[in-house]
Amino acid sequence: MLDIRLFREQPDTVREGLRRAGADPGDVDRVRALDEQVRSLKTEAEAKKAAINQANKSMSKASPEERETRRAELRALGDSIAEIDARRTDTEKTLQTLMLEIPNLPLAHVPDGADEHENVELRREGTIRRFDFKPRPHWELGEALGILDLERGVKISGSRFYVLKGLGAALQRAVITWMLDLHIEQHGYTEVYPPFVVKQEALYGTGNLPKFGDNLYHDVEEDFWLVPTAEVPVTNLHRDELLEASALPMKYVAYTPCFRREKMSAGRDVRGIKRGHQFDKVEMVKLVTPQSSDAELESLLSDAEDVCRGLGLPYRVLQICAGDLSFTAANKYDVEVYAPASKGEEGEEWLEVSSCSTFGDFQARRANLRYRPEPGAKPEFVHTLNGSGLALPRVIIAILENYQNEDGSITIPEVLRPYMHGRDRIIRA
RNA sequence: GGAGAGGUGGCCGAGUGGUCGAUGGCACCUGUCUUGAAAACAGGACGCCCGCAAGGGCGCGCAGGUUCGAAUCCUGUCCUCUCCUCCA
Repeated sequence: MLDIRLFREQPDTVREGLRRAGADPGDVDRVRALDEQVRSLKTEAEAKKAAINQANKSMSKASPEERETRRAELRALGDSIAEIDARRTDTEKTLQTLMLEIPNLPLAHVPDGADEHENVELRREGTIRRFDFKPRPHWELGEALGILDLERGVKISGSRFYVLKGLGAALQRAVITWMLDLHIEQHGYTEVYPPFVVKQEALYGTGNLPKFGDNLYHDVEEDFWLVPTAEVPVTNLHRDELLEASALPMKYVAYTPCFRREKMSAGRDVRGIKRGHQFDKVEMVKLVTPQSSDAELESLLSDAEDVCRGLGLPYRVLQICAGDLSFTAANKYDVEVYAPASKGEEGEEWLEVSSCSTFGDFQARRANLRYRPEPGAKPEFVHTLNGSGLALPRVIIAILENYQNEDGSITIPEVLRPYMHGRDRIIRA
């Protein structure tokens, strides 16, 4: 959520930001009008409350007869306050609903652009392998090796579900553990094992609700929601807390499965394991001071890149343009790995394996995540950031396709071998 | 699932209808003392909203209700703890 003060004090800045983000700048005037109403109703009611409080003080010392005579008068005053408050509450609700659906503003240095076509490629790293045979897509490799079973996934759970078997399952587990260890030992993150279902407050905190509920799985009976990403439970760890400055930055890393309905993506990426309703991800989350958040985003990105480097996967980094930023992000980089065959006959593809974002105080305001800059100082909102490090299925795709051999076997990247009992290849069982 | 107890400020914990935003402790800030620190002593300091300020309003899990007046009484709800039951 944006700071209402920005709407009051710098409406043009907000309008411009919303326009760049592809949102409706007209909301600025709607917000301002509602805010005006709320404040004037509040002032009106508060003047009356001050009067009634004053009167009530003398009532406690008044004689019974005096109380009796003043009772009706005070009650009338009370009733008129209640009426004003009711109107204010209504208006506030409307304002709140509107505010919750207004996206974050892009940081000033985020480039203009309407959609993903205008994202800016910042760099490429790693060498793209030249094959002396035609590389095969991961679903062919996986099925042939007996490590991926798409059909049976569909049988037991429906479309967009799959089964990893044998060394396929082991490979994914190895990647998860290696990535966690890398972030814990090399990058200074603290591992967290969070719940995989959350209450709706948590989803409001991170900005998934109220706007994006239709991408979430929801158990109505218990009002439980399956997490779409570890970002949700981990960012909410300190919701409604007032942190000491010395506790910042907080850096967490968590492995969780992620559950998404993907209603909006029907028909996209239907082959293989690129886009499923359930996928695994290692996620990094940071809570930092406002002063450090730009630098923390850079180091977050570098932590994600280290995973690609370690695995020997060619990758590129994109600066996301203002119009392609997600609802909550103020700035965002995507990391995409190269996969030579994941488009099937169409060939190669860059697969998004990480989004590294800063949210400024947008999530912190929703989640009431504050810190005290100095002992005795006023509390302020922290800044939150997160980035995938990385998303599993696409890493698996990239490993299978980039490390495939002509005979259909897969060479296991060196860093993973200690996590797979020293094995260096996946061959048909 | 059954029975009971409880949710109060950054943390702990008093407070059962009016002078209570709330006693006390810890932590925090300032000062005295000290070479410095600690200790001791004195003072300060809750959060949010409106306001240039003076000042005002709101906040005792949450939502309603009773009352001139609610942390305190009533209803609902969520959560925590203890015991029982069950279980990996």
